[in-house]
Amino acid sequence: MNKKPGRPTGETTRRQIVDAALATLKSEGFAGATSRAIARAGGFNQALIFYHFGTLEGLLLAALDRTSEERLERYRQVVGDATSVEELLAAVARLYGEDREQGHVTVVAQMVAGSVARPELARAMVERMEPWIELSEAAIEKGFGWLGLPELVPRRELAYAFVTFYLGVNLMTHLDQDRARTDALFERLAAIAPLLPRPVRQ
Amino acid sequence: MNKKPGRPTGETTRRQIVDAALATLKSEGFAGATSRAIARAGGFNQALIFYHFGTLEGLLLAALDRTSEERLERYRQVVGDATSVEELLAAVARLYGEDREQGHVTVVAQMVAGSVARPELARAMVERMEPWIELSEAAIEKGFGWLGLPELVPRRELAYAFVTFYLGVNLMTHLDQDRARTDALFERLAAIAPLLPRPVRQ
Amino acid sequence: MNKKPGRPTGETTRRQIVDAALATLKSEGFAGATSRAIARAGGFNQALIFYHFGTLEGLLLAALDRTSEERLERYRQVVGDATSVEELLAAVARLYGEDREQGHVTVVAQMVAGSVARPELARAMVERMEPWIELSEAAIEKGFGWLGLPELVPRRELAYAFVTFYLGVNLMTHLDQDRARTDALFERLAAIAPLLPRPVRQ
Amino acid sequence: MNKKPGRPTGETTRRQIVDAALATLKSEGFAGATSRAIARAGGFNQALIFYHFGTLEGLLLAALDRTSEERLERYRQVVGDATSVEELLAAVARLYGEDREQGHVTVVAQMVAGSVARPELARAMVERMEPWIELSEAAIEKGFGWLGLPELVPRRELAYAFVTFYLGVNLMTHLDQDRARTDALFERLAAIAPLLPRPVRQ
DNA sequence: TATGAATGAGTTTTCATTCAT
DNA sequence: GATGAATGAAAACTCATTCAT
Repeated sequence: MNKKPGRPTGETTRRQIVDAALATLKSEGFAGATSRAIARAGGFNQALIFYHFGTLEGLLLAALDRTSEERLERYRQVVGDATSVEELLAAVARLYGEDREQGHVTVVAQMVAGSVARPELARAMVERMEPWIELSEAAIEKGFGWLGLPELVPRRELAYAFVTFYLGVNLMTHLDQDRARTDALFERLAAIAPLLPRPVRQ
Repeated sequence: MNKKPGRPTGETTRRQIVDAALATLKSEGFAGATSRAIARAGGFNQALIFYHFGTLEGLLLAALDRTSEERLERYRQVVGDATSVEELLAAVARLYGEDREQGHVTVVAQMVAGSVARPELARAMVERMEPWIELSEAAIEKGFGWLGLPELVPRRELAYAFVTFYLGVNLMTHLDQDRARTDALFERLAAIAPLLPRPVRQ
Repeated sequence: MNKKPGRPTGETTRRQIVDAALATLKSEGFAGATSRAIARAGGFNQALIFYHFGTLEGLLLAALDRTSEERLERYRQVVGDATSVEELLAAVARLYGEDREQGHVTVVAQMVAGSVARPELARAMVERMEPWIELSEAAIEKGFGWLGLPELVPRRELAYAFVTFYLGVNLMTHLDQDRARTDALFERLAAIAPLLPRPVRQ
Repeated sequence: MNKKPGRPTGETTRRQIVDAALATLKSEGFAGATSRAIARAGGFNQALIFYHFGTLEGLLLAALDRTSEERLERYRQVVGDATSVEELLAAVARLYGEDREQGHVTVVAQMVAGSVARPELARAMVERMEPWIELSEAAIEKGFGWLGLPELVPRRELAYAFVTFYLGVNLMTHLDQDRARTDALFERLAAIAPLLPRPVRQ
């Protein structure tokens, strides 16, 4: 399973460090994810972070990558498997629930918040959004096909809008104590499906 | 109209400090808006910030309030004056352009980003969103009235979604170097208007 | 009643300031008795302190003087009125209880603590101890006379020792949570009296 | 005898920091023993204090502990070795002279003064007094045994009184410029010994 | 590969005091 | 007499990062 067997050991250590970074990001937020805090959480030496990842930002991005890749894989499967708009929207709502429970939403929100003032991080973050935009585009294409709708708005643009909205929801989830309001947003997504216009089949 | 004669002097200073805070928030971001940086920007003593606003957060919120109230006033007028969906959407797109040019978008994005790790700030921020949600609701009500659409989704919920989206756009604007993509989002808003279904008048 | 009618008004203000200083010294301690805290407690402007007392230390000493003079007067009366060793010691124990209840002990302890690192304050404090040493000396003279004891130790020295001990008790009262231990010290004073050797009268 | 081989390096640094803290406490007093002043005195980086001791208070207590443990050891030996009241009192007077010369008295006085306004420090200080109270009790027991005196006052209480008095002397030593007066207090202790009543031996 | 130690620059906030009005 | 505003200096503490071993 170790794809790159060439790498010496230390792969285990790297994993531990990434684990600790994720845990700290979830519990303390971006501002609290200091090298010291992460090292404490993982029970290793601060300096290890810099030895393995060069920079604190480097580690944080690696951590985001891990959680992000896992989630992306899941979303891809679901989008691929869906056979109707209802199914697709219900699945996405379900997946978002998972994102939240697993803390993925927190990690994304915190990283986004931390990136706003750090141009380099920001660039790295946007790169990482690209596959999500593409996935959204694919989903939209599928959905529009089922519904037989004309492309009033470029699909790429719609996909970008969707990711932007996802980002807004993420942030809101962390600002607003009233969880019910943000919860409602994705739940509504599923509820809307049956109301959509259908192609007339003869 | 707004001068409170009770507070003779000091009010000028307060304004200067708020100005400096806004400028710093725009140029250095939340993380860079330290008391020292703001004092340097405004050419006054660091301690003045605490004398007048008690806390750095206090000042930052006061700064947000100033820019926010100005903008809210503008939006209210425009929503109030609009007489058709086309007009309304076009106006909103225009206003967002103003938000961007004046740096209001930056201030909001930076404050939101900074709030994610600070529960107290977060609470204050959410409170400040309330009037925007209400304004959105009013606008939606107007628009739906014109279009003669049934209320498939509770208007309050839709309003919340819209503010959430606005927030996402704000953040994106600061992450994505490719300004064209975020610009497109609001421009599309105006372009969509003519495509909307109309009530059939006989 | 205004002994020095020559002084303009402002005497009232001075009194208020001293009151506030005493209250703050009692509730916040020396370190907490900042000009701001005192002004807040008394509901007046910080600058008034400097206008009337020149220096924060100046005010604090004035405050100590007020409480100290009141107490000294009380002690003098009691020592003067006592007609036996039992009476004298019992009275002193009682007075110390008053000192504690009224917060005089706190004021003294806090001022002493604050003086240790401030040579000027220290000098002023020692000057203010002089009348207490003299009073102790007078009391000792009376007591030794009643008991008919020879002067094994110079009375002045004994008086100084007694004031030193009083100071130690004051400090201890503020360090040790276990109030019972410091309470016992003065109570024991009264209990000892009957055990003292008496002159043989023929 | 004292080297703990478990902590190889860093122990040296810790010692240097404690040395600098003691020196600063002696020369500048508690209020002047700021992290900056201590670092300057020791020629090391301010941050080292926090790296090794977590807190400035932590360092100050460690410094007190060092000087205190040394002195306690000395006092214990002397009390243990004494074979008569004269010897004991003379020895104690001598030890106090050492305390003064070595600056131990200063350190104690400054720490006590600084503790009065800091409840946590105060608690820590009182804990550290306990062994001294116990030592006093042991000495009193020995002395009363030699003199054949009945226990008119509980020995524990007397011991507490003695430590309280020691504390008063410490403070006085730092307030009163007239060193002769405080010096006299302990010297008198030795002078008194021969005057004490003796058990009648037949 | 790993670590304990070290550091320079930085943070927010508080303080006594002054000054113009 | 009184006050709001202003200030320079200083406080404790934290951070990302480096380095010798």
